[in-house]
Amino acid sequence: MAETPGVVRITDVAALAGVSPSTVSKALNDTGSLRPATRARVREAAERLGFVPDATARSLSARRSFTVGLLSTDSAGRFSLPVVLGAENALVGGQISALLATARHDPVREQHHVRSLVARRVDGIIVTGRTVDPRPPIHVPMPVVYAFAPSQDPDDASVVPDDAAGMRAVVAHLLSLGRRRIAYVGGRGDQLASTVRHDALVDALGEHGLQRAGDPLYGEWSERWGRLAVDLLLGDHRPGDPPPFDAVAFASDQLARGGCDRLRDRGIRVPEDVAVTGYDDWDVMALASRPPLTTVDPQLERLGQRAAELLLAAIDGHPSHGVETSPPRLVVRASTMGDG
Amino acid sequence: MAETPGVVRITDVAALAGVSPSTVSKALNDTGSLRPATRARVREAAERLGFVPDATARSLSARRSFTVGLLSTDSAGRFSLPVVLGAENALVGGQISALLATARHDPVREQHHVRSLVARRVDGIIVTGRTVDPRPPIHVPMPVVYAFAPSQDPDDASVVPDDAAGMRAVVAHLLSLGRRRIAYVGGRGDQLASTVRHDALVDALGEHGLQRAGDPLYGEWSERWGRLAVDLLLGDHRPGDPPPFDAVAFASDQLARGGCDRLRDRGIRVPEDVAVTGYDDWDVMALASRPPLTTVDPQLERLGQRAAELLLAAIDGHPSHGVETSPPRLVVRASTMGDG
DNA sequence: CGGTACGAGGAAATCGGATTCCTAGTTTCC
DNA sequence: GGAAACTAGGAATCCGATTTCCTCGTACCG
Repeated sequence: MAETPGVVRITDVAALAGVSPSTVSKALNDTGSLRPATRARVREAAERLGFVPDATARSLSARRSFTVGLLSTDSAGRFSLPVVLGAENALVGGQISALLATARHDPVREQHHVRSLVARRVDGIIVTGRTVDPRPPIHVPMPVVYAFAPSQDPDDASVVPDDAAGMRAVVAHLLSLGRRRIAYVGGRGDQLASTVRHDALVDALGEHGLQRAGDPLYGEWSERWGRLAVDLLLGDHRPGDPPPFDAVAFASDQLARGGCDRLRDRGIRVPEDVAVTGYDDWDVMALASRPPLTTVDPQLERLGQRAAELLLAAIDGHPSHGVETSPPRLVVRASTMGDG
Repeated sequence: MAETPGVVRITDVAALAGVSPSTVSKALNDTGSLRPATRARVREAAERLGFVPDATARSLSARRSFTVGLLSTDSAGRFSLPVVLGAENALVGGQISALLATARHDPVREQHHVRSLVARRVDGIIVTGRTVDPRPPIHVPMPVVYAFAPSQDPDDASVVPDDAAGMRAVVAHLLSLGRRRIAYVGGRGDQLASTVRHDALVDALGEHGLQRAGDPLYGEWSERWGRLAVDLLLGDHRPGDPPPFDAVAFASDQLARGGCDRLRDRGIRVPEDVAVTGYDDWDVMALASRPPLTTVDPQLERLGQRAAELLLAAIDGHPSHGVETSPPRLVVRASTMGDG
């Protein structure tokens, strides 16, 4: 089909099949009442000409575009990317295309994108962000689902990772290994990703009559801070002495990787002396760490898929409201289980 | 504007302004001949009603959708993602939206997406891939630009990173530091990213009458292989002895980071004894490495932008052909320059 | 055998703007 | 003062597919 003189229209198919355009439409969409022979003839003609119905025309008369917007606050980074991919994946199944719109933290850009999506009459919008901290809602005349970063309006539909469950799983795992003195190292203290995980850890320990070892530490989300935090936790610990904790739960794989490195530097064995856990299951960190990290996979693609499902349901007239959590998955590796 | 009873149409604006729909169209698009007062009245009416012209209707009559497809062979991973973002960014300037389509290495999915994009009458398509290895072209009745992964058809328009230039810059930098015995560690030997960089290194050395130190090594794109490769390069080197090379050019930041770690393990100082360079400028690797890596930033966002520019030109009737290279940028850090 | 019912397929309206064409004023100029 | 020129704005057409409404023809039934 190298020679495409112009694009094939329904009238071309109609002419070739010797029927009217309306008959072609009915034949290809399995509507109306037509003789099987006619349907077949039209189908063959469409096939021969490589007819692909014009979606813009279809959208116009259907009053919907079979398109949804994926509005990402940031530049589709490490967290929103999997969410976007999961969503896109789920949408394809529903014969729906995804319009990508990245705001790059610029409210003006975001507003511009929102207007553009509205103008394109998208059937719905999925909004994602860089953090799990609630964000201002957008106001548009179509369904919206917030993924990862929930809406500040509790009546909006949001899907967020269940960080509390993830950290509880970590604690349960560590306790099952006999660890009792568990320390915590977070990232930025002003972000829920740090505080929610901390609070869940404290709660889970409390249920077993235990307390967190040492003070919670907050810093930046970097390996450097992970190393530094280990120094702070160890204080004036000397090689050979038993450390004042037998496990450290880090709030990210980056922190945990840095932490592992520093523990090793200080002559402390992981996991024999101290078990280490990360969070995010970011392969380049969790697998490259020495030892590889036991961590929590937030299953963000699945979260994105779920958001898409909720959106499709809303488009279909079944809107949901409130915040739904998406379950994480504990991934056990050598940093807690010897050479497991 | 909480109450949006239905969407506002051009006739609603016309009614409010007391004019005909065609006049509204002319007023808002600055066409036709209207009195300034009329234009203003229409504008105000449109503003008041929050009128946003239906892009699907506009597309239908304009015979173009003001939309381009971003077709990604893989799941928009580490390499295609920046390309996609750069492209999306450049498109926004042209009032064009981006339809995201990820094929996930599945030819069936890819075909499905291509059909969908054609049906939606996208004005053009940008195709990206996971590697710089040439890929089969797609056949569609609209302009296509291949970004990162070029088309196998040399007549198609492609934009690829100039890896040879990147590696030449690395060599020039190392030579300027007085290094003369430069070794090379690649990733997978069956990928151009490994071989092109190697050949460029050998050529650049040759221009100065130098040869590569040791044999080129190929393996997987991992930190582990970076460490292993260093062991292979060192052979039976003993601590204290001068190593058989004074610099190692790695084909990726991951390899380089692993290499740095192993060099340090073996008691070799970076950069004093051996200078190390990476490739990609992947922040979580290049900055977290000890020491931080001198590396090459392929400027993939810029590459994506360039691809978008070429596509917009092609849509505008000025198609380009052949492979265009996008320049990289050398980023100097401590792994070659002391504590610079 | 005539009338009703149903099946097949075509004609026409519709979706919402853009654009072309046309008409009614107004102005200009002879 | 009347014709030509121009202007502002409205009416009609178009984009391409869907869908509703009709019509025509055949089969069935009393």
